[in-house]
Amino acid sequence: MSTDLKKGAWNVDEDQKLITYINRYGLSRSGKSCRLRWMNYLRPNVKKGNFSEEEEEIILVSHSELGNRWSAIAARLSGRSDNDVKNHWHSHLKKRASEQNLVSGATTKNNVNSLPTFETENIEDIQQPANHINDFLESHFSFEEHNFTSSCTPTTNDQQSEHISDYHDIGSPGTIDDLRYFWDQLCPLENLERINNHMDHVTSAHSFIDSNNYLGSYNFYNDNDYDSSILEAW
DNA sequence: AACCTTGGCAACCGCCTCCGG
DNA sequence: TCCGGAGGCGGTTGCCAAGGT
Repeated sequence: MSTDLKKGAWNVDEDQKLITYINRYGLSRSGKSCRLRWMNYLRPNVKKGNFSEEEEEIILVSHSELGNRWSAIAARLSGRSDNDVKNHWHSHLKKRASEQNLVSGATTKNNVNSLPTFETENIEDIQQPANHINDFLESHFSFEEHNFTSSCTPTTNDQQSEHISDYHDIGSPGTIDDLRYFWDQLCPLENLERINNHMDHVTSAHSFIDSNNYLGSYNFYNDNDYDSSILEAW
């Protein structure tokens, strides 16, 4: 939708226009229903018809990166709605993706929801292992901290996606051996999930409870491989 | 011809987030 | 700061046409 759409309170003139439209055409639809119809069918430049091979390829690759974030995937296509992409996936591409083994990474690779999670609501229950992690990290890695509420907090899902993608774009300063060592130390701790199938993608960002009981993320680097220019560029 | 199954698409539902008052 | 309404999103359902039995 166009970004220059007016927001805020309605004025009298706009109210009168809306009343006129409703009186004239007798439309008895909810706002949500109207929006859906507009977004999926009536808006300018909406593309209908068969998906091209190129579009399908974009969907397949995007889904392997983003998971079921249909609006983000649709944003990579010109004129396709999220609903169209979603329907096409379920009716055409899902089977093909599974055959090509493109599905599994979707929910664990770039999806922030797949980051290690804690199964408790009591912060004290995980404080001890969190401190252990901090000690371990500080003794073995050079790292800098990023709080989700500052540099790492996206304001929209799309920004979130872009941000996570940025992590991958700058590359992984640590080595696989570093990560393997790290996870070998980490995994005995309960409540933490090992994502060993996607180590190359979890190098830069993981969430932990820091010493101030704050949920943040660390970027950790092996001392020998640490390159300050990467952070400066970031 | 009648019924059943399947696939494709449009729309609805419910949850979450955002924003304005 | 809080609260309510609207928007955004993904999951799910419903409808209909086409094909099979």
